[in-house]
Amino acid sequence: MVQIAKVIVDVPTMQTNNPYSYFVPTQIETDIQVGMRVVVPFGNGNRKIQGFVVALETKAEEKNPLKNIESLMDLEPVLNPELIQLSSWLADTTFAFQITCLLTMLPNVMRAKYTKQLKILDPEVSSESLAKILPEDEWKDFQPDQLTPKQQSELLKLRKKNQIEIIYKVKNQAHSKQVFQIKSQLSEEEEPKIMASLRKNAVKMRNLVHYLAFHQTAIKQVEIEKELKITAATIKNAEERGWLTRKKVEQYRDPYAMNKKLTLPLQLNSEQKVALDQVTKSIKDQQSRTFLLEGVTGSGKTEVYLQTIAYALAQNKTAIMLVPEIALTPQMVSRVKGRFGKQVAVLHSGLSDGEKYDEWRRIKRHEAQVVVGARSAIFAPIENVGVIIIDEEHETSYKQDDTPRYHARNVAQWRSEYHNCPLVLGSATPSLESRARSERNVYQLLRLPDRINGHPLPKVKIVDMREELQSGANQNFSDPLLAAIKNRLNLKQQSILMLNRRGYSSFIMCRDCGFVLKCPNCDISLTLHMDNHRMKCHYCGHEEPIPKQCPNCHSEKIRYYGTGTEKVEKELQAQFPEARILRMDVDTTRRKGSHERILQKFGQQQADILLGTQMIAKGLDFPNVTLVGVLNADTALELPDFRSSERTFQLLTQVSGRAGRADKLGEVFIQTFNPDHYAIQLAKSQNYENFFRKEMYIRHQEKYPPYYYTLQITAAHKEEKVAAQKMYTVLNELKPSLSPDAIVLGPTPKPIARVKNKYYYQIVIKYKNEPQLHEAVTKILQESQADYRLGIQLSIDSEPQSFM
DNA sequence: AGCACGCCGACT
DNA sequence: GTCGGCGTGCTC
Repeated sequence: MVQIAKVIVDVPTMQTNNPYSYFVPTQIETDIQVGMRVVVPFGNGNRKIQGFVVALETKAEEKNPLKNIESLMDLEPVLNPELIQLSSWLADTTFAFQITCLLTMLPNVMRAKYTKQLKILDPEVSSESLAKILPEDEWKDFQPDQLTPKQQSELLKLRKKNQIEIIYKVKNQAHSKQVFQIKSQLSEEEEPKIMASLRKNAVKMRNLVHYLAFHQTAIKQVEIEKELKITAATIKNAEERGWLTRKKVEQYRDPYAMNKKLTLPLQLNSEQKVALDQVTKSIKDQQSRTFLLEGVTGSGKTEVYLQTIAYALAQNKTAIMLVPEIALTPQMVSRVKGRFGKQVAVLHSGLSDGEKYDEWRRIKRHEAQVVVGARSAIFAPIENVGVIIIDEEHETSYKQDDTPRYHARNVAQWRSEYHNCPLVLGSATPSLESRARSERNVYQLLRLPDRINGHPLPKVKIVDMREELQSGANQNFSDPLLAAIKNRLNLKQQSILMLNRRGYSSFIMCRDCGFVLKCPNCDISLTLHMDNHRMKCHYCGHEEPIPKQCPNCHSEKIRYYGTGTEKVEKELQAQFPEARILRMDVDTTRRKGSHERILQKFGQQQADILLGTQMIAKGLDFPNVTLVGVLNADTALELPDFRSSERTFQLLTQVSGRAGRADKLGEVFIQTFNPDHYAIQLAKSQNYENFFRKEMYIRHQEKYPPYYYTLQITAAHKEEKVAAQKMYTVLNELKPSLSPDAIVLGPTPKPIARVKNKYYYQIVIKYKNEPQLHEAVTKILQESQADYRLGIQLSIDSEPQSFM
């Protein structure tokens, strides 16, 4: 009998994207388990690499000459069967390698580090150029990428002549934090005798002995050092005399150490109750249903989540709750921890690798039953899931934009089916995809139409910037907005001002009539290309020169539109020299924790005005804020993206919800050059349902999601010609597999055609039902592996969040 | 990724 | 004639 392990090796290529078989040597036969990491020899040189055991089988004999597994890297599996299964599904649906999927599901420390070492075999060996690298006797680390090409080839030559040996080492990065724990070996009776033997002035030791005599329970060394104000030397001394013992214990790095009292569930209103009942029934009946919880800002969605989780816990089940990265603030975390205390594990990008690893292990060891985290927390190794919740489900950050390009919502759906548990998608402004599914009863719609405190939604005023500019006002601030800010300053109330600046805003707009240059074929705004001074459509490739005057009103004030937070801050300060302004954007929040610091400062009313980009729109709740101003609502609106109206509506609705959350009535000013645009008009009335109908109609007309699926294929190369050619070949290969109903856009260059000296070309396929597409694309990906060597990178994105 | 094999140009 | 360039195939 032989035991064979199927191993996914850590070589991210298409050709190695399947399990490799290895013999399990007898020494590890009883220890090896599916889901463990192993070190295996791979390739001609038998270099050592990391792999994941995805299956084990026992056979009578094996004809193929297999290699042996070198060693185990884990004492227990790091992957359970569910996650292994999930990884192959993920690899298949996102067109990624399975190894890449496995590594994304696990904490970073599971990724092996490889080191190379060399040793001299022939003492006669001599080399001038390598003198510094060659070791004297033992193995010595070296890094090939730090050697000159000459040295590299010389090294290889020496190895061929068997004068040196090179080995590869797999280093495990997963280390738990170890601390010393001490335990008293003294009894109360012994104390006087020992005290007598100590000098009078040995104060520290006397304190320690006294403590030990009366405290028999084990305690961490750092804690006792702090308590008795003693040093490690004293403890070591006591250990040598046998008064205490020390041992190393594992300690979790607890990033959110909290010892608050637990909060109690709040009283629910009738709609909340209905929603809660529906979901809990599904938990009880073990149904994998998806609910869409559509609730206006302030309608108490979070309380429904918390009570849903409480129900799952009461059923001895666990829960996952996803929150967008930027909303995962300490306030948010403490709200959940306040209800469930130590049962909560938090996973998000702000944690160090070690902290993430510890939280991950707490989940794996069933010490945490509730996982709260950003996108990747959907892969938490939690078992027996009772409910999965995705808050702000419309957020684009739930889609990962590099491989594996997964959407957390889809992974959640998969896991909900696996665990037969409900999935709750919550939002004030659901994505059109989700809302459309609830229309067809694929998802069950639950509504929370009222704010829990009964307060009306803030009054939204739209300011027509075309008029404002005509009356010669300031570029960024209209008179009504300035007056409102002044008023709040006098009243000592706070204001939030949002500058909507999504990346670069390279479109052209007329400052007199608000006209934006659009593509004649696609009804999408054209993008300004400064490299060749032309306007381009990124959907169909249409091109035209930059207009000198507005085609609509013939004004010459048609120009590039865009502005920065820093400039606005200066202007604002000049207008209100006495105002205390806080600026929050990528520049001021780059450093870790600065995000929280700014918000905290604002929350403590150390500033009058918070000026920032989109990041201030999410989930903040400051009771003293009664004014919200959106300086330029159009920037997002006119991006060349079919979702731009949806994004604008969502953003404006969300930011409006920031005003007047407590007992003071809020006011919102939206400055725009397109006051009549439906996304802005409907955001004014906060009418999601009307927006949904209108936008669905447009998507239907334009053949975009949710009526059509989309798939984006991109080629990148340092020469524009090569990237373009590749896309044409791909398209030709794909065509036979496509039905006549499929719509292909492109190939076209990407909006920023050159990034890091590489040119990007893409095609977008819009389709409804293409049974052969998946297979055809997989095949293209496999064949393109050969091109990878030539520097052509092909990437495939199913349901891209943006075509840019 | 990394190593071997194999087929063409400039050297002893 | 050979050393070495890197295009191509393969890794249990």
